[in-house]
Amino acid sequence: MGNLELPPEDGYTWRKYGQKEILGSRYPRAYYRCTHQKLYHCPAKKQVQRLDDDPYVFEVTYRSQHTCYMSATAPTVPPPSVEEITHQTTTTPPLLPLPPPTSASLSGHWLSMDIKPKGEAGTSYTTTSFDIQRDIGHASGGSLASICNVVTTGGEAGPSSGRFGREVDYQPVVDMADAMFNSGSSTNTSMDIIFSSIDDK
DNA sequence: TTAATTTGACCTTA
DNA sequence: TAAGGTCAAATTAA
Repeated sequence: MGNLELPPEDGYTWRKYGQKEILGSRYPRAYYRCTHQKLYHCPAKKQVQRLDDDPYVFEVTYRSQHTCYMSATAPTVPPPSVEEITHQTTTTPPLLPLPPPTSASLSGHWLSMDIKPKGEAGTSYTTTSFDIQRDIGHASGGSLASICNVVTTGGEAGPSSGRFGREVDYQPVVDMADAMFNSGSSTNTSMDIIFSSIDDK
């Protein structure tokens, strides 16, 4: 986190296994899987893509849950019929990491949040997006915005066809929140706010 | 020496 | 058939 080249740290260790030019995107998409995939058969993956119109913004797509952190001794494998996708877009200002979430920094506000179903014929597709803007004052000569979009897609219900991404129901990855935003010992504030705000709606 | 990254090829799906 | 996703050998870094 904190520079232009790397996506924000999310508390997990990822191993890059591919990169691909995406049609219509100026920047390639990078593919990561959990470093412990082999050791724990952890299915977690993520895709990181920088947005065309704002290279400071990374769109991070998480696929599947980590199973490598659930237990220190015996990692568990979640039911195969449930996978999740979370799209998270996070600004990573150049050389300016986000400050630790303190009460002061969080005194800024979620400027907007909306949950908008994006139904399409034949598909159940729900987009949950919210923008976060956190004004950290003038410490760095201006405000620092952190924009976060969480997109939860719901594909047709039904048995898995062997490829992730469309064959299962997707649900918000609530319990992944800590991992995504609270790496290490930092306090668990960000996602709590996000989801409590959702509840408020 | 081991682990991670890069990158072209291959596979799958629409 | 094109595009997205994954594999795996080669390369690089620790």
